[in-house]
Amino acid sequence: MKKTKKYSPRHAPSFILLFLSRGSNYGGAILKMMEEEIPCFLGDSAMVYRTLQDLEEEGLVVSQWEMPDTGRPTKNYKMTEQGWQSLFDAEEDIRKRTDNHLFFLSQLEKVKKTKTDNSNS
Amino acid sequence: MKKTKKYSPRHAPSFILLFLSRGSNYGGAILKMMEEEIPCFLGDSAMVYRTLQDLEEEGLVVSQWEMPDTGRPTKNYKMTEQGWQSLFDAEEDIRKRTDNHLFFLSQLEKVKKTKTDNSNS
DNA sequence: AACATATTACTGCATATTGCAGTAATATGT
DNA sequence: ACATATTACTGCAATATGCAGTAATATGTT
Repeated sequence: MKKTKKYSPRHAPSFILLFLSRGSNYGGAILKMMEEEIPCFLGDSAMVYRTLQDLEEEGLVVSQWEMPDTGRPTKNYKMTEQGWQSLFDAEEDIRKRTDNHLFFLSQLEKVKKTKTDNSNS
Repeated sequence: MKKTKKYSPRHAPSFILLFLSRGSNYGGAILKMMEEEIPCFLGDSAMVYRTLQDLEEEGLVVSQWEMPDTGRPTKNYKMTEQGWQSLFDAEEDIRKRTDNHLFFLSQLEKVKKTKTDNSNS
């Protein structure tokens, strides 16, 4: 029952790492950035907190509790060198998927054109 | 235990519908087209056959066994009007995800630039 | 002080997805 | 007669995640 990593994740870890690459931060702040900046954010706080835990288990981030002067304690996460490597490695994967999506969209345009010309099967 | 459809699929159904939109076809042929044309095809025959079954359950395609003069019988699938609608509806979803990916890639470029300038946290 | 609300972090569960490894039946080739 | 190819399908475990919570500690209001 360990890190077999057979399945392609739906990019949650890569996106978390991306926002963490701006500097150490805690779950709630990362969630807020994602909601505000990602064009169409999918996911919720459970995803963020759980992914941060997973990333720490894998050694891509480390955490440390901070006691701010005001407000609740926050669990701050910081990327490790492995985390940086993982973020850079993610680029190829995201590029491939982008290519797949762009292929889909371009093919769909063709389909729509021929569909309007004649009603086929 | 029914069609609650809460989760966003990883696009397998949309891609199957895209290739089926070229005309009725059977699983093996669709698999071959996907392997040959999709820039980075993920998935396998199990995914194709299973997705075709799911699509039929949902009424997006209908099937009919064909007995060719040569070779094994094939189960040919044909898109329904609902299937066409679903294919066109998928465009918005794929576009959103493409936007998310392009956001990731553009942000990553910025990160890479500032990372090489100074070694930050 | 008492109470409600907000913030931060986390958990439980059902459902969905899919990679891998098989099974089964029927051509086809040698 | 036998191996191989083609076509369709199934079983299972690992993964992913949306929703709906819990818990603890600030902060604000009356």
